[in-house]
Amino acid sequence: MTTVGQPGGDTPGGTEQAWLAAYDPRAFAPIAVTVDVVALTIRQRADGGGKALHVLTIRRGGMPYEGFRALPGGFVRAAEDEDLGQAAVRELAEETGLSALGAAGEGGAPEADSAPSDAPAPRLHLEQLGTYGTPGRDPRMRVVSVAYLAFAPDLPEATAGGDAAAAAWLPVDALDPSELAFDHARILADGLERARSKLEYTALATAFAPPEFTISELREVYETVWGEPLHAGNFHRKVLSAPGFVEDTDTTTARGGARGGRRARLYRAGGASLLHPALLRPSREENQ
Amino acid sequence: MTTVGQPGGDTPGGTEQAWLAAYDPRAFAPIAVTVDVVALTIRQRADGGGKALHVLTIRRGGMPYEGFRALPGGFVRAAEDEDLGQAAVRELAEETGLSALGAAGEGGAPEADSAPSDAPAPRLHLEQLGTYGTPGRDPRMRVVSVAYLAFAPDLPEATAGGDAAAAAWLPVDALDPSELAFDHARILADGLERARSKLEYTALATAFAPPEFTISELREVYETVWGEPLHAGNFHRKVLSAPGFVEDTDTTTARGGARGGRRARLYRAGGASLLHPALLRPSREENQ
DNA sequence: GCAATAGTGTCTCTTAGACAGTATGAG
DNA sequence: CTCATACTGTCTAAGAGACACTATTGC
Repeated sequence: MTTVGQPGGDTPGGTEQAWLAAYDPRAFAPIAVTVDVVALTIRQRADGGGKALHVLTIRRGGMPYEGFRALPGGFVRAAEDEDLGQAAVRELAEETGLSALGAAGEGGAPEADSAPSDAPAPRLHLEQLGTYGTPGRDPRMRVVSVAYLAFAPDLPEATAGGDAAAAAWLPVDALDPSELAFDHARILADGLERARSKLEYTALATAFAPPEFTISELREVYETVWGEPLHAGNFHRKVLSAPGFVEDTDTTTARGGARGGRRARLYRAGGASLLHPALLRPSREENQ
Repeated sequence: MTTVGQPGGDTPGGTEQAWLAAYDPRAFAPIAVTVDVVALTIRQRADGGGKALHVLTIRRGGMPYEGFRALPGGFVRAAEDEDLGQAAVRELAEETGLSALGAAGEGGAPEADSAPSDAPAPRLHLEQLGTYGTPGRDPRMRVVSVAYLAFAPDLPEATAGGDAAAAAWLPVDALDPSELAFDHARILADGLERARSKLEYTALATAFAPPEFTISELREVYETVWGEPLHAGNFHRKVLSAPGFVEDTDTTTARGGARGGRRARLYRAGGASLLHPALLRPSREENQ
């Protein structure tokens, strides 16, 4: 500690005062850290209008934004040495009862993808989305919120372990952004864009599908997340041409479509996490 | 506040205790929030070995990790209503004296790209990289660190406004990861991978180049960041075929290469932020 | 002149997308 | 049989990469 003015680093460290403050954050950084989760799944619309991308929301029971919908989330439990990703899993479990899920892809960095190692099909994909800490985003105090993005296959009603009245899956296209508390509309929008983009170059679409699925079901995942129809024949060929995307089970569905049709072959998720070649979205007009 | 058990949301809100705690985080979440910056630039190696990708580091002057190198960073100043991105800019300015830079691309989400609006060439690109909050990453207390990634053109020596002895640009390939404090080796690795990946599908390579540059200089950026040589002819054609990537200035360099050669045409950054088609890295073998 | 650098032409292979055709099963 | 769904063949256009060639300049 000689001529150092602002060594910075992970702590203040510079002046003696700042150094001491580092040992007592209570006197230095009154910032709360929370975790919010954008949990996405594909399920039937409640009004029977076919399948749609749904996001898990809870209804707020207190001020501020009382009565608004919000993303599930809550404080990181620092006293229990809880990791950020663990906190996200816990919040999700409290709202949906989906515990005992092998959360894949958890890591400090948002881009860190899961290496499936040996588990054939991780049941839940979780990745860091981003951190939102604009002053004033919570009217009460300074809150920095680490947002996570979760991809889940169709789950039981979102109330098993949590509060039945508050939690609900809502179709993202029928959700009024102004209905969401805090800056959760922004977080949701970022999560949706990330999800849509990730389907292009990763095999994560399988995380929305049951353990065994047909190519048509996989296509439905893409169509639902991207919100546009895809050419069935070309999609089929492209999926099978990407090595490791899907793996043949040598079985077929028990019967064809409701109104006739051939039995479809069943596949499970393959070992690859990155798609090569990628499945790019159509309709990417001009940029800028 | 009727039957709600775990409304969650952005705050505890559930029980009365938790609700009250939300108003006094000092008693609830003793977590410090810091910002760390992975600042990258391309500059001449000190030993004369050509150009290389450099990262800005400081030398720690206090415990823990005294004498180690670390990424510039420090506490978010909650009392001053400082945004996370502002904190990153401030830390960078304190170490390098590069103030008055139009920081582009700042936002809550890491993927949010800058819309250059009307400024022709933003001088510094800044984006959120990810948040690192594993318990124990700082031996003294619970620290959650929001990491930012900055791309800068070749800057004056990294000491203008800060501490001359502590700050230094180091070539990333000559940096021993175990020389870095905390989990900064991991953060740096994530930042490098993000940078390499972003060159593929965005026009950010121009952020490493001077306001006017030749195609060869742009190619040198790619070669330096990716660490592999590119085919000059094909690169040339691909850059010019991506609309909005570069814009012709109708001028050329004053003279050709040192050992002869044609004068090169000068370009400036175009309006596009996303490249179409993308410039993919070679050597992406098999995945998984 | 020669060597070096900038830039273009052209060929082949792969992929995307359009479209049409075949295979199979439910009613 | 008819229609729906699964799957395959084929053609065209565009991009990637290899390679060769032309253009221009310093020495």
